[in-house]
Amino acid sequence: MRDRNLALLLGEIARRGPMTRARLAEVTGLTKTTVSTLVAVLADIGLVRADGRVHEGERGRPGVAVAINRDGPAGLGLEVNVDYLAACVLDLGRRVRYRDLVHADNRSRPVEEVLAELGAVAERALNAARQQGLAVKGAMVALPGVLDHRLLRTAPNLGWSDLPIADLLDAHLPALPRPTGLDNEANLAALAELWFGGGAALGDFVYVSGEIGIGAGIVVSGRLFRGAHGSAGELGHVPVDPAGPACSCGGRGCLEQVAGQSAILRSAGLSQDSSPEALRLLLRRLEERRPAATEAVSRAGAALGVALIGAANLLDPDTIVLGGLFSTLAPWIRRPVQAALGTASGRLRATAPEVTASALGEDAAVLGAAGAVIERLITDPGALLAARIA
Amino acid sequence: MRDRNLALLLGEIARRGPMTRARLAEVTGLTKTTVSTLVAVLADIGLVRADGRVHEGERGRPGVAVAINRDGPAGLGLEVNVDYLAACVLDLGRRVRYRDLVHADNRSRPVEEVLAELGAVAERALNAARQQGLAVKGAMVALPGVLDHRLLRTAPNLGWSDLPIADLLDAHLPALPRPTGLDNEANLAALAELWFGGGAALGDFVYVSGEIGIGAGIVVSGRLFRGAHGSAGELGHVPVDPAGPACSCGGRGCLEQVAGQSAILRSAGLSQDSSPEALRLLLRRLEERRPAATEAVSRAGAALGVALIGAANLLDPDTIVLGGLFSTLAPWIRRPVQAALGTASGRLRATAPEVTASALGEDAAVLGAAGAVIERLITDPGALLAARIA
DNA sequence: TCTAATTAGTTCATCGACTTGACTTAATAG
DNA sequence: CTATTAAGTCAAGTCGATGAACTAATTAGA
Repeated sequence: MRDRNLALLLGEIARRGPMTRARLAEVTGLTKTTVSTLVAVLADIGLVRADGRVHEGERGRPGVAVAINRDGPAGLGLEVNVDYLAACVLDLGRRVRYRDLVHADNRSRPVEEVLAELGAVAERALNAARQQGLAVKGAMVALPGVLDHRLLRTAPNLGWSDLPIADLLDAHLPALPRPTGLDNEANLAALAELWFGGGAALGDFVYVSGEIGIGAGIVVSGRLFRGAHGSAGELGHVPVDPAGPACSCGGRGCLEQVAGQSAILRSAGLSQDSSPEALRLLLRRLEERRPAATEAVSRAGAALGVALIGAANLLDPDTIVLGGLFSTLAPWIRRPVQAALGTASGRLRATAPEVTASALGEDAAVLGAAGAVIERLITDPGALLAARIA
Repeated sequence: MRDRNLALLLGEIARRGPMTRARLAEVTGLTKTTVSTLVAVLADIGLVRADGRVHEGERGRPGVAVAINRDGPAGLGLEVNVDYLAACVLDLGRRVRYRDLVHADNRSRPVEEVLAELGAVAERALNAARQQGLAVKGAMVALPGVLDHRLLRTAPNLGWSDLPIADLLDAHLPALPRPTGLDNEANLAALAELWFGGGAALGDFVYVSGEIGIGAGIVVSGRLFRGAHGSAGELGHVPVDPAGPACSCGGRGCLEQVAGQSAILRSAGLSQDSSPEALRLLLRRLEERRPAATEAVSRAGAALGVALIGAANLLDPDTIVLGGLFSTLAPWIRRPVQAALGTASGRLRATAPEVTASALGEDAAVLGAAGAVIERLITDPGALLAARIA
């Protein structure tokens, strides 16, 4: 009961910004008395600060604004990706307080080495947080692969598979603040979109993560849809052409084979491997309006559209957010995707889902990871309270 | 608080069957005292009965079993489908206490006439319930179409579209017990599968409803996944062949065009329209192992498999349940579906989702509808309590 | 400048709901 | 017939939210 009301209050403060106790009481339906005592508790744990006179020009006694404490608990996000490692520290107000991105070709390195370097990255982030007076209360690691609880089923683009990744993290990064979590890169990028991108205006949405593979994060009522084993959103292996070539997943004509980064490059007559240089070349050609390039991207967009028609019919989202590579390609790929979606949902629903491009950069996932830690703190302040007492 | 504990207790009793108060206390973590008082409340509303001595052969004072009251509150389910109307009354123990199915070709009739007849069907069901001493505490109507809140967006196989269906129901069936709900036939059939079919062993599952159209109900942690506008699970319009013919939905190569009832009949060289006779003929031919028939069904199964690979990748369910027409065709269609799913998810997850056939009959949806009313009573006994006081 | 009005926040008695621990009840074992 | 065991109730206590009255700080207006 107390925990629920603490979460309720903190949620409102986080969502609507600083507020007086009186307004909080109005908004939450609790009495002024209850709000006062609970705010005292939240302030005691360090989650909120009740200072800063605020008087909105009205008459009557001025209220004291209760605001999220930006100098207390914080969250650490980490990301292992194909060609970089990243870290990020967010304060409770979801402001970026530290950010780091280290380029590294992780495809060619053994897991232990990558995790050792991740440990160094994390160490630096934690030091930076400490110097700013932040108390990191949890960590979340983003990985470009399919996770099943504490197991990394497969991360094709890293060449990793069937690793007890949670245990490996515990072993190589013992200093990580608890609780420590793990999630798919697309899932966390989707959450980043919710908190740092389009926000609540997106409604329920599917975030399409076009990195070297293609994944998706599905957000329903502000929370991730993970599926029974945590591997929902594998958009890259939705079949878009049953007559297509066999895929390494065992299927045939998977989206990834037609609209994945290397497929686009190949189809545009560029390099086979998906190096950053080849990508830059593709973008140059697109800007020069070279037909081979634009047509390759259109074809990919059409295929992505087909997969998304399936997703839209199954999931009925409000919005589709193009992320990663696809957000870079948005000027050329958005139209074919939207066209495919638009025609295909005429009779079924009032309007086709809107297609937008993410404005977040390549390391969206690491933002989402840190954001997820913050989200947990905000939705479950009781945990922090219990930890403090124990 | 009280409401939550009432729901907790009732849920345990419903799930595990009759129990003594002492065992309930153990199971829920509440104290014996609390359990006693709450059970008294539940008994007072008529949700449970505390009689029936039960002594499990142990020594000590024998306990009194607290059981769901099968002669109190009940739920009414109604269904409008293409060629029948159905009603069903369930008691709190989810036993069928009344069941009715009236054949009627609703395609050829105006909405008002259909609803008038549904009213008569409902009237009979309510009378039957009253005679058995049941108090019907709510109703749910299953419809073969896409619903958006109180609106029927489209029911292609009835030829209905854009109807304010909730208001029409209120107008034509004013005597329906409140609260009254509406849902898609596939969604409710999926719930029926959860409560009367495979049950909790299915885990998260996708129920494929093969009627004249193809729909799906998605069940996640025991609850329906409805999407942002209530039209999730439109499996029939997932594209399975981008090169295929245009569909009335505006898309191309939708599953329904390849694996819908009339598509199968056509592909088997049988009648164009999907009459029950044509269907019987198909079944005969299948039993006779006629290649035209078995191949037609195999093709449909392969297409269904493709759509389900997409669904499995996006939703990550434990199980796929073939329902409606597909459960009838299960002996011939299950293998191709499973084959498609099996090969396509090799690297992505530990195991492909299991494919089972529903054992429920054609009117699964009406069971699910009545079951949904019961579910609401069990998960929210507080509402009943509040109603009784008011 | 002073008072009334207005709004913010606190104090305190109370109430509702669960818990604790002792007690009663009803069975079996020996 | 008594000891033991388990089910269930009772009375007192605790925790957390509530409501009414009160104090505090400001503006509007006389």
